Amino acid sequence: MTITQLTYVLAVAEHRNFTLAAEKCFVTQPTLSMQIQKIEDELGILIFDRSKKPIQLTEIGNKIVTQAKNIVNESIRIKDIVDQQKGFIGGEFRLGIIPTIMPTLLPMFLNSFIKKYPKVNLIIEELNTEEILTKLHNNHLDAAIAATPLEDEKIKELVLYYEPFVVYVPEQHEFSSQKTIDPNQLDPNEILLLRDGHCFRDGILNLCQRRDNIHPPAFEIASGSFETLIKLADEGLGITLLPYLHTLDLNDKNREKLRQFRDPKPAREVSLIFPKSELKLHIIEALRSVINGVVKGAIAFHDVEIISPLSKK
Amino acid sequence: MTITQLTYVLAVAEHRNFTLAAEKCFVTQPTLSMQIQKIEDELGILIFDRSKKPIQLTEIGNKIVTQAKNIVNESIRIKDIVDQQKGFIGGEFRLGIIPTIMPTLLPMFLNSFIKKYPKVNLIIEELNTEEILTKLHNNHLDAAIAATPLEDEKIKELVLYYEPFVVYVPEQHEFSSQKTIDPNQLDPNEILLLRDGHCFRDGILNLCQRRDNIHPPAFEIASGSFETLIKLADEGLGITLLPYLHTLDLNDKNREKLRQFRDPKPAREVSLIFPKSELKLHIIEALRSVINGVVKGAIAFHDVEIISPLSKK
DNA sequence: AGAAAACGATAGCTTTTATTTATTGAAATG
DNA sequence: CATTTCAATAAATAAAAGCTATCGTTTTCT
Repeated sequence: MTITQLTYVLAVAEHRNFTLAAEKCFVTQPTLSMQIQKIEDELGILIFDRSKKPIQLTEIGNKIVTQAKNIVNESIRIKDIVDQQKGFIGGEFRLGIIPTIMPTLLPMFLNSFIKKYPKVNLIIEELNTEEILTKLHNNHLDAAIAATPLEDEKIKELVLYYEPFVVYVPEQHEFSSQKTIDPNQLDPNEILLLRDGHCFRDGILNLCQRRDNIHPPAFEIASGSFETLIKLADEGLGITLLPYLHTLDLNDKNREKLRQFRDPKPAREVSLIFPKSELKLHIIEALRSVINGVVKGAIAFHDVEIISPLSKK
Repeated sequence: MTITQLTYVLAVAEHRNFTLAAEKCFVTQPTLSMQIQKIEDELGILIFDRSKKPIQLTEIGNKIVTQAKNIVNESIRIKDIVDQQKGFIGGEFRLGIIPTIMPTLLPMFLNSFIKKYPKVNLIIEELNTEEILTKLHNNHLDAAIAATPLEDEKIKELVLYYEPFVVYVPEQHEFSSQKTIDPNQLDPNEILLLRDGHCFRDGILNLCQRRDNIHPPAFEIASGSFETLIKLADEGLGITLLPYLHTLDLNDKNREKLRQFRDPKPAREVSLIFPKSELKLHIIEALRSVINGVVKGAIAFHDVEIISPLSKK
């Protein structure tokens, strides 16, 4: 039994297809087939049920895959241990970021980071929270930036900052005359929301549903971008909530329409998250320190109330 | 990097000698040397400091060895998972037993066990508690039978039975007239003890030291066997304490000299212990069930007070 | 139903890697 | 200073992992 064989097993388990798995492993299909057969022979069992299409794991195959993941991950970690000892910060690093954080945070730290750590090959992907968790679990991401807490057993969270919600109120709206707004004043039926799948949307729903047990509004205009929501609000279709960093980009006219919540402001907690296995911890630590550096000046709210990003269905 | 290379690294780390390590791995010394060099090259570091005699681990080498142990253990475990799935109970199984349990318990279960599980190749070693813990930690034992609780983070304990201490009182002694004895009556200075290193000795010292802060007696006659202690007691040199199972072997005349403690009797807790990694759990479970079967009739004390086997130095 | 495509297994061959025996060289021992 | 110990090196061999080409099913698409 070799580590190579185990990685082949994992590839087939993932793609349910020998040919595709072979490609991903950069070997030919016969090579992979034979190595899989070999480990099956050695163990005296079948890992895959080839009679089904697509290929299925056998019962014992499932257990072996779980264990194989362990072994392969731990062996990758040896290289990380060496890198860390050498003080080497480099190599491929795959980072996921949720859409509502991506456009504001990424430009703030990306430049500093790649300058400071030129040997790290950052691969950034915009993904929603659900996709991020899946990809962290199966090791397709090394870390991610998302709203927390996520209550996931296998994920570690390193809080980066707290980002308050800010209300965007068009001129004609009743709130326009208020300096600050109490979350309890919010009417969920008039809030313009991002489309389903965004945790920022879920956060706002959580914030509203606290008031009493109101269900999500009957009619919805849901968009994928805050820009759209702002324009819709300007058209008198309701109000909307923005994460603080987004408000920094507004033009002066629109900025006048912003209203802060009264303290403690509802806010989302934004964290760097990664599997507890802590692979590439040194790069994660580097990322955290760079982000903390650029963010410290821009965003330093403390008297906040953290709103869960999880949908409470 | 291969699992084989990692096992070679572990062998050298353990024996601090390439030639010996090669032997233990059943390969020649050049083979092992070259594979070690290969993994060192691949990682770009030195695992061993060959300038020192005997060979030393480098700082990074130490970390790699820790991680390598993980990987090698987890990979051994794949075979165990398969065995367990197949319901196969067999293969090599190394069991340690402490000296004060060995002669009484082993004959009770060994026959049943090897009949019931003929495919298990039991390798039994008499070792004291300290040696057992070391060997469990570095995987030279699969499990052991010892007095517990041991308060060891990495060891799991499965209680087999509670074995009361019984007092052996020669005829001329004052206790001879009593039916039961209170532990507080014991005078540590007149108790004949096993020689240092036995946890049964430590248990008795713990029992006595509870009374008040008496230190171990100034003079000592310490033997390695209960038979000696009994004869010394008969010579009027003091009294001694025996574990219950040992009293079953006494002849009728000696048996009359036994006195039970009053309830709750002080007792030692005897457990099957093994690393939390739970390698070969199926065999451990088989052992437990066989031992429980034979012991249930012979020894069923419940109203006991467990005395720690650990020396409180 | 029949042709085409998809997909894994097999065969034969090549390359790479692991291991062996024999030898060397350096350090420790006596 | 000779001897022993012990790891490294060299050269040869055995084992394995890999490749190309092909076959045999099964699925999919006319």
